[in-house]
Amino acid sequence: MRRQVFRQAADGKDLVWSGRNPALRACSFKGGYSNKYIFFSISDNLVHVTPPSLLGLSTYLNSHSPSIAKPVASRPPHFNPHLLLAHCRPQPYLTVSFGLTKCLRRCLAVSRQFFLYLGRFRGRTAAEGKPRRGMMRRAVFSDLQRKGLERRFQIQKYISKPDRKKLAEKLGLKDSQVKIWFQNRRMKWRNSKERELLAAGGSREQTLPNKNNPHPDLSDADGDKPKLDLTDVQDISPASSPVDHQRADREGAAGNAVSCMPVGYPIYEGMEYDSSNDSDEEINVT
DNA sequence: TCAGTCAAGGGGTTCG
DNA sequence: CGAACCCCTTGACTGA
Repeated sequence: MRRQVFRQAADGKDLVWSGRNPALRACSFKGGYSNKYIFFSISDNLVHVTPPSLLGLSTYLNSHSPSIAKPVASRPPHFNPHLLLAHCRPQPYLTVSFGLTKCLRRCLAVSRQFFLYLGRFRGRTAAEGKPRRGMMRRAVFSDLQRKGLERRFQIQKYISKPDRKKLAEKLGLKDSQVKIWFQNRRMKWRNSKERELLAAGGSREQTLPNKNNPHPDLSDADGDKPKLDLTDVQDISPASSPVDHQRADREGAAGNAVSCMPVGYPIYEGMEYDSSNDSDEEINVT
């Protein structure tokens, strides 16, 4: 469980430092950095990253401040630390000196993705609350999240509850988002399958599970193979039908052969993480 | 600008 | 009764 390092001020908008480091607390900026976290606020959106994995950001936001920021698609500029700082304006209280510590350098090593997150996590503050109908914010999942979801879908058209929870945690999504994604993905898949089956003289019902056929042919045609490169996403458990998935629900996570990466471990291609490099160096803040 | 995509909303149904 | 499903719709976002 991650400790909460920010709290919301009484006005419901501001985010203030509430960490234990008095040196950091005394500063007039709204951010900090330790051997475990880098965090600060940008345009009222709390940014919290557990280096070297950026999954901490969305996990933290979802678990602690779900109303503060939602993913908003945008086209972030190519990563540049100076652009990053420029992006923080008008936030004069936040100035981070780059190129300092091993930990921060490692942060920056993954900052291309980080900046992508910055670009996506703009928008609503807690004060705005739940979006009203007509103001719906549609999340745009990252390529990595889609890869993870898509790869699992190629194996399992129906995901069990424990698997869903694990996948959601690993991808930094909410459990319900994974559930809805699979729901929507099955519809998309069924619609494409329907066209194939109709062309071959079959019917859509062949893709739906029922009492007579609890295991419908869920195999994919060649044209339904994933178009994304999924080689960098791990963790696949055996395929299951809805019947299997309900049994898995009853049996819980035990016996599930999913191999989970440790929380916070990087899953980006080509990235390496050496925990021995962690330190308690303080960020240079002016 | 506009058609297509897709996450999410919501109604209805099934099941344990 | 709650959870999960299917199906249709909505509307934010994207790319041509």
